[in-house]
Amino acid sequence: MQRCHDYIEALEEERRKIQVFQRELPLCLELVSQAIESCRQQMSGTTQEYFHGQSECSEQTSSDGPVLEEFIPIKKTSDDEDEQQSHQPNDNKDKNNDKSGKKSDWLRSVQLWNQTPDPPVKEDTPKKIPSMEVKKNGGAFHPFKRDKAVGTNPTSAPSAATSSTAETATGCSSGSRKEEKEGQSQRKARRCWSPELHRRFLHALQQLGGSHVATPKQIRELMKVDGLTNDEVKSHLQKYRLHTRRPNPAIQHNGNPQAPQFVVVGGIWVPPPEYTAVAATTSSGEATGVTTANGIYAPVASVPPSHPQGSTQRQQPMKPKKSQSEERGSHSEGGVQSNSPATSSSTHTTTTSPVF
DNA sequence: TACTAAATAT
DNA sequence: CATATTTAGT
Repeated sequence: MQRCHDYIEALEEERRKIQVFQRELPLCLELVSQAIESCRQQMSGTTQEYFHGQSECSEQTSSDGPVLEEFIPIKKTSDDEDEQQSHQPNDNKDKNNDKSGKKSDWLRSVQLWNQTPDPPVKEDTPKKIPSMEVKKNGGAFHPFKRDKAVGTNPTSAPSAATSSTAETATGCSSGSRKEEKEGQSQRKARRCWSPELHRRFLHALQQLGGSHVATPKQIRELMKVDGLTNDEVKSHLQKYRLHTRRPNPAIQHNGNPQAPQFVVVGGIWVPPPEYTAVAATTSSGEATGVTTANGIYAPVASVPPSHPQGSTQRQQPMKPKKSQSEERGSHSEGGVQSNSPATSSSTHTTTTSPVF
C-alpha cells in the first residue's frame, strides 16, 4: 500500500513536470494521468475487485486528484495562441460507458497541436489570410478586431530618437498621417529611414565590415535605435545591397565626356570601398585601396578599377547559398575586383550624394 | 503607368 | 538569414 502510494506521488510529480509540455507531450501527460488514476483505484479498492479494464477509469469519481481540472474544453476559437494549454483530450464527461470514441479524440487533439489550429473557424485566422475575400469589405465592419501583437510599440511616433540627435522626422514626405484605423489588415506602419537612421545603418555596416558580411541582427544591435526591428533592418539591407550592387549600368560612357565631372553614381548607396579602414582590424581589405573611411558620402575618387562592381561585392558567381558568415577573415576576394577592364573608360566618377 | 521603399511571405 | 513577393507612396 505504501509503495503504491509513493508510486502515485512519484507519478504526480512527473505529471507536474510534463504538464509544462502539454503541447509537446499530450499523450505522455494523458498516460501518466491514467496511470495515476488506475493506481488510485486499485488502491482504494484493494479489496474491491474493481476491474479497471483498460485504464480507462475516470478520474473524477473520486477525483481527489487535483489535477485535471485544467481541462478546458477548449476550442480553438480564440485565435490567441497559447490558450490551449491544458487541452486535455478527454473531456470525458461520459467516460466509462463508451470507450470507443476516446482514442480518436486523442488523436484528434494531437493533430491540432501540430498544426492547423482552427480549421473549423472561418474567420479569425490568426494571421494573414492569403487573400480571398480580403479586401472586400473595405472597412465595412470587421467584427473581430485584430489586435496587433506587437502593436503598441512606439512606432507611430517616430520620435524614438534614440539618444543624440533626434533624427527629426525629416524626409518622409507628407506629414505623419497614420490612420489609426487598426481595423483591418494592420500592416505595420512604414518606417521611414531618415538620413540619420541611414547614417547609423551605414556606420554599423562599416563596423561590421561591409554590407555583405553584416547581418541584420548585428546591424540592428549596433545601431542601437530603439523601436527598430530586425525585419526593418533586413529590408533596408536588402535594398541597400541591391542598390549598391548595380549602381548604374547606364551612365558611364554615354557620351558626354565633357561636362559632368561627376556623376551621381548612386548616392549614398554606393559607398563602395570604404570599410577598409575599419577592416583593418579584421583584415579583409577586400576593397583595394581607396581609403576613405569617410562617413557617409564617400566621394569615390576615381579608382576606375574598383568601380562599382568590382569592389565591394562580387562573390556572386558561385556559391549561391549558405555561406557567407565566416568569410571576413581574410579573403581578399580572390581575384576579381582587380582588373579594371576597360569598362570605365569613364573618366571620373565622383559621387555626389544627393540627398537621401 | 513605372518605380521605389518598406512590409511581409517563402 | 537570403530572397521573393506584395502593398503603398511618388
